[in-house]
Amino acid sequence: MYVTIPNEFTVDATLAPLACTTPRIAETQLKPGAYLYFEGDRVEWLYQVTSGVLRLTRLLADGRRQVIAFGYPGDIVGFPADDCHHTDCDALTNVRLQPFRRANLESGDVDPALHGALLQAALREIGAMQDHFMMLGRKSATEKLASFLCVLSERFGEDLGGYRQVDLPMSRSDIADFLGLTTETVSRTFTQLRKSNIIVIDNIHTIVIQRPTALLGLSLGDRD
Amino acid sequence: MYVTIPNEFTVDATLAPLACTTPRIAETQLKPGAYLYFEGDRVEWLYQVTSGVLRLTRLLADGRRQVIAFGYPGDIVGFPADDCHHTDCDALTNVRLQPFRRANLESGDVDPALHGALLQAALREIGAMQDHFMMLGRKSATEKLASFLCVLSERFGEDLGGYRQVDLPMSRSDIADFLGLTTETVSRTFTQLRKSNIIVIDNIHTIVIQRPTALLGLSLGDRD
DNA sequence: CCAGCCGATTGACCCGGATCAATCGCCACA
DNA sequence: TGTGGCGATTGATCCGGGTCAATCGGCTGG
Repeated sequence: MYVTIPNEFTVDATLAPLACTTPRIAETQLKPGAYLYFEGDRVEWLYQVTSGVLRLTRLLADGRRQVIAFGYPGDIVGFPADDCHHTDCDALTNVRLQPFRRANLESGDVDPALHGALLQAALREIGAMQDHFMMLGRKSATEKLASFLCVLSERFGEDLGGYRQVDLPMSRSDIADFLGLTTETVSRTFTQLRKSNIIVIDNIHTIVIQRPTALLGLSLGDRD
Repeated sequence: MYVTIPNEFTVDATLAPLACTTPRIAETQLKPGAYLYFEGDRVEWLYQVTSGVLRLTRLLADGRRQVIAFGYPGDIVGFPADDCHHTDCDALTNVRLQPFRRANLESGDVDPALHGALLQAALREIGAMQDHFMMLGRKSATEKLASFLCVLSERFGEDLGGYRQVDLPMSRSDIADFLGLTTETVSRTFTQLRKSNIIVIDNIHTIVIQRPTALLGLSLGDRD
């Protein structure tokens, strides 16, 4: 899950279970905090998230961290580069995963439909990451957080009598490390959105978007 | 071409012409400033850069720009997402390109070797972009520019009696938009590296790295 | 050879977000 | 029911890098 200008194309495409003629391997389960793989592990499997949320991170020697992506239902995680995982991956919530053999990505011999679906997922990933570059490189703190909330709302928000309720299973520092900010800045920006009556912070892990248009405006760089 | 912690894995793999049993299509040529494709164009071809340097950019409505990547010899550009190009792409120098039909990425029926090579290139792209996130989100101006110069030196620098000479075909503002900085900051950081006797600025488009170890240290976040 | 132009450099100043530090608030556990 | 711990919030201050503005300098066209 990458954040970008909210975009109708990226929404539905990833949600469906992958087409698949080979028998499915049994789902894997993960408890909160459990790791799916570590940076440097050899890639044997790819996974489609069935339910729950994953966190993909990279660490610098001095401890600085970047959250590369969140893995939401429908997302595929575990694409190999040079045979290895390039991020750590752990669970933020209870997570159910549909595993696919890596071979299905690398060759269409066994299951052409699955091969195609995995490939398309990889290509969408590239496109989404390009958008995220713009976010990290060129957007202000407010724009970043507004974009983040817009995308979450669009993809996974629940309707609540006209307003959208959005669940935030990750911590403030996860959000910060995803957006290239500090926890303090994320917290202050939440407060600022709340004081502008754009969102209500129901509890730490749940917000309600009261003025979606205003939020969308902020995500696109309108002056507050 | 993405910038990251200089990394032996990413170096050689991309340089070789792709394995290919189908007859090659004639090379395309591009003059400086000429566009290869625009954002939104349908993807019909992928291209491997044979010589010269490409620039991939994305634009925000208000004019903010992000240089997504530079396309150096060996790099593959033009991966589709949802059928469309997600960046503009133009030439910084004279460029020669080897085109491949998009179908070769999407199916291995015609040429399995080429299919595999394009797929591996796409996966390497994902890995490299993940590294670049760390750069955009978490590194200082000095670290960013030092990393950039290290990678260019490693991949395309020429030996010059012990020192490495690096060609910079792009403008300062291209570098800035790639690293998420302003031209002024890029310029100042160059000056600072020059005054520390780490690099010599031979001319605007050519630098010589005099103290590669110091530069590497800066790229990794050592205190200056 | 000169004038104009545009990208690069440099300087002065400012500001957004980082840093450092002090609560707050919620939950787990005794 | 109290207590310790940890993530979140808030406040005060600082600073890296942005912004605005003034040259500089190399290239181009007359």
